[in-house]
Amino acid sequence: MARTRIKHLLDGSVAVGTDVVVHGWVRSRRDSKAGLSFVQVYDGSCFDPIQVVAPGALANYADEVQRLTTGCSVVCRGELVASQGKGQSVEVKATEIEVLGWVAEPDTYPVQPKRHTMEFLRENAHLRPRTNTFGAVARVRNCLSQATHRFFHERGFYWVPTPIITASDCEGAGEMFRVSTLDMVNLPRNEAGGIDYDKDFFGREAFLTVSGQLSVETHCCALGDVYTFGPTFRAENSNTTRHLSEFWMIEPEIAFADLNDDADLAEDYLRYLFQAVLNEHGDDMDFFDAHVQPGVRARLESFCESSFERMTYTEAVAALEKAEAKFEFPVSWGMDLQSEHERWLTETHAKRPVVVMNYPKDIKAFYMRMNDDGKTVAAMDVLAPGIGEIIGGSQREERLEVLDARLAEMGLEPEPYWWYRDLRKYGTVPHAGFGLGFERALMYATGISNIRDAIPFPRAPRSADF
RNA sequence: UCCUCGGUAGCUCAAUGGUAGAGCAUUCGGCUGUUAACCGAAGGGUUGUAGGUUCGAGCCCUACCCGAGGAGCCA
Repeated sequence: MARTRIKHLLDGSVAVGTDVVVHGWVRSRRDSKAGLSFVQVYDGSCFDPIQVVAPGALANYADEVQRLTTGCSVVCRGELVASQGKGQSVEVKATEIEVLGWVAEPDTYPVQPKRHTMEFLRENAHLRPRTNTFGAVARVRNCLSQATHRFFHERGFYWVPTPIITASDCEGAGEMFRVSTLDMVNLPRNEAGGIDYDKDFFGREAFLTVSGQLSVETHCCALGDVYTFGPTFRAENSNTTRHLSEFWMIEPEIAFADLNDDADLAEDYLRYLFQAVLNEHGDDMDFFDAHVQPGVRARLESFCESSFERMTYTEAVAALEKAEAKFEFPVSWGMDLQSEHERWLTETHAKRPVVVMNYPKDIKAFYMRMNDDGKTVAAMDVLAPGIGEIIGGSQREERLEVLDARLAEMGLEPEPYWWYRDLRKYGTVPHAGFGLGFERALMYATGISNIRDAIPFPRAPRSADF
């Protein structure tokens, strides 16, 4: 008989009275004096386990069923029946329970039917998907991935895989991990005494990408609306709850568009993402709301209903200067906004997501489009309550002479950017885009407070286990 | 990288410088279909590592390792 997913047993799509086979793992077992046991079995298909009632008459009742502990894998055959007890409407009355895998040394099995600290589970990354919390995070993560592709597909965007290994040294978004096959204890030298990268695998220096943006612009300027969705790497020594060395980023790029179009897209996209979670994972959201971050469901719902507050950087600075709140870092026009300022803007001032636009040119990247005032560029950050910056984007500088002036102003050589400049040289168009940190979106959706718990195998400074 | 706090049983935590304990988990026994069941008993420890002070260190001192929160950088 075919395997039945527990999700379908619980959602009413399997009729009471049907013979079913449940494959899964034991969450807990409770014995009754009446000579029967209640085994909670989960299979990952949904948040809730199903209760399997094991009568004492089962052939292996005493020597196997009564020895089941958390984590054992089982195949349960029986009939789906209405439950006699409270707490569940249906249960499986077992006619056979086959044990596929015992838990060796159950007294030291790390996953117990109790609350664990996130730090402990992080050190058991191979077992943590078995817990309620990480099972739910994994399901919601998948939902956000699927919703991302669906959103862009429905709007006619093309998914462009930009390279993970890049020989381009002009991405400029942060410290990079080197990719090399050179023997580190016996490096080849060139005539000047430096390392001879001509002998390296690619015949030149290579790194892991810090952003797919510059690459994806090539396709934007040919296909119109495109996006990347893939892993990104930063070798920065950041030890925070919001940074990873390896994380996933979504970077849409839209042609014939300006900064307002970009902000509109960011708003539509985020709302689509979180609405998908609310629609598809109500059970997991119930859990997050009850045990991870009270109020997270209401936060998502209001996010989906309210529009974003939009303000210019200049207006944001003015609001901060008038604020009664005490800031560690004083505010003045021209400085970059600190975490405390961003938090105040979105949590205290607007009480909803905020898009801050048109930052001073001196604190932003060379490729952002110069505004007519000559002082600001068409950049935007989306700030979300409780999480801070979730999106950073800009309209790109499409005028070659302005781009070249900006490169020179920032002391950058134009030569490495030859192909990027070509996009402006041949049929240039206004275009814009943004980057969304996928794990940060997942944190916002679930209420998970440390980004290392929003990715199955976190990489961070001095931390690459599993 | 900087600041602050922490590391004791499988897990979560106690323990005036003086005999290392509890709850959960595990094992065993009990309990009228139980809901993170309940009641009773048992096993379980090189107190992060290395030094030092002391009659005596989980506790005090030094160095290091690991973890958490915050800051910077950013997504």
